[in-house]
Amino acid sequence: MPLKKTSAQEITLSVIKTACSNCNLQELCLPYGLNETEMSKLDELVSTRRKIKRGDHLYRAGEAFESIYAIRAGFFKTDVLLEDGRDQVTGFQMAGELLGLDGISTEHHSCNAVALEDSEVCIIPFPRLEGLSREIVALQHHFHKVMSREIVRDHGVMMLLGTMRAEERLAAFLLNLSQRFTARGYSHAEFYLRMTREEIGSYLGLKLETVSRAFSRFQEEGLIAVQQKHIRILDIPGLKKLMTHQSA
Amino acid sequence: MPLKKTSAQEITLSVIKTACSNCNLQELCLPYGLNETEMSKLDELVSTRRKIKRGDHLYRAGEAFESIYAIRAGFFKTDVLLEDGRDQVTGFQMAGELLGLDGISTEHHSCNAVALEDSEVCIIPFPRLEGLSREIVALQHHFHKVMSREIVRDHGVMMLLGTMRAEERLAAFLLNLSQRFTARGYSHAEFYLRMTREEIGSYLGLKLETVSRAFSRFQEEGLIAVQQKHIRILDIPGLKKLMTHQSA
DNA sequence: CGCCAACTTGATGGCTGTCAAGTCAGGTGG
DNA sequence: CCACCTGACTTGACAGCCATCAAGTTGGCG
Repeated sequence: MPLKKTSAQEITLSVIKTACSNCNLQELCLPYGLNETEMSKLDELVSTRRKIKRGDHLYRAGEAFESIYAIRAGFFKTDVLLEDGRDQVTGFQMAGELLGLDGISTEHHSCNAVALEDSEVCIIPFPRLEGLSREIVALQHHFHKVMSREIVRDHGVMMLLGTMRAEERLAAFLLNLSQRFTARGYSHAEFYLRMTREEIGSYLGLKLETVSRAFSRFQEEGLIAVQQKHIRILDIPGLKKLMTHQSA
Repeated sequence: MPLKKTSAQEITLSVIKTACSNCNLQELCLPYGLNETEMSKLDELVSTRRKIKRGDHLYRAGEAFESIYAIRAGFFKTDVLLEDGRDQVTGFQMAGELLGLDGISTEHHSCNAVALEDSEVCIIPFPRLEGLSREIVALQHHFHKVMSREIVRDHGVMMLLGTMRAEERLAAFLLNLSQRFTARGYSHAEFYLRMTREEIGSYLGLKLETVSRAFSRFQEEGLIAVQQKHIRILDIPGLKKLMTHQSA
């Protein structure tokens, strides 16, 4: 329901629930940098939501691509399956991040997106997003930046997979998570992992046993405190040092 | 046929040299899918070229981002440098492919682009490209597809680095090169590598000795014929089989 | 002709994969 | 409420792939 926004007091719950203009993830998400008028246009576009239960797919590889998705709440993984049965997690996504950019290329999704906890996404019909970004320069530019950021992120992962050893990879992974949780107002030092050791390993190009051993080692060295999926980071500089430890 | 340049009667050299509308890489490059009117608008935008000598940088990490580049002729690599001195090749680019998309994100380039042979690029000022893609729907959409394709490609490399063994990686690499040469009208079975074993290794997350050994092994098995940088592919199905060989 | 970078090939070692056994935590049903 | 069950995790022993170190070869170029 496209209600007119007036003073703060009169904003109804339904508006709060459906508008980018009232979403606390603005700064992390698509609306970044838009003015009020532009934001209200985006509100019309991003009007539908979808809830995804833990373990369910948001989309699957091969499905026709129609929309991209902004994560409103929750946590996802994306993974790719090779013909020979091998698969790999290509990323973990959290609130404010976009899903589905891979599908633009061929008009079909090239990976699976699975919720790792009960989640909610905003559905952004892609043709309409292209239409609106022809009108709104700031939206167009920001969208391009988001796509580019994804490319840069992937290069970082390639770097990690190509040059780092197991413990360096895990340190980089933990520091990255910590930083992203911080950007969302959560503790930078304490969080629950939403994914299994196997999924972490898949993402980092390691076996789950290696991930487990690295966690144990970090704990022995006083870098972190692990209890199953609960992680407390005790020594960020220590992890950073470990990550950039010359290994020639 | 696309590579055969007729010394056409009326067309002056300067026109041939500066117009997308006369470029034989249209189908691989930015102008894909544009009509004549649109093409001529793009011609105005992409008016300047730049020659890059072998070994020279097209841009460097950290430099301000202003333009993306379409490779008119030649061969490039992009690489990323970590603070601790480690570096990795993130890609090899050939004619018709775009360079510089990584810079949109932060307005600064995040990697180096180096010519591996004497090359020439078309300079595409990014703000003007955004402007034109607000006018030309087909251009906008194709540009989005190109960026998305880059993301999908990177996922493929992550897959390779995360799950494949040395010989599988090299087989995948050769098949990919073969396919891209084919798309450009060159032989799919015979080509010169523009990069060193060390650069191949860096890209594939291997050491140069491992790359060299894998080449030798492929030769022993009759899959390819190697003589330094000259490669002849003798058994494509064999390479494919090797690449997808179940390794659990 | 000689130099040098790129490459090849061999020997050895270490990181991480593999296999295996055991522990822990959460959920279900009696 | 507790026993049980199952998936997730931890830990150990061993092996294999690839990195490392080293020496030699090739080809291009001044």
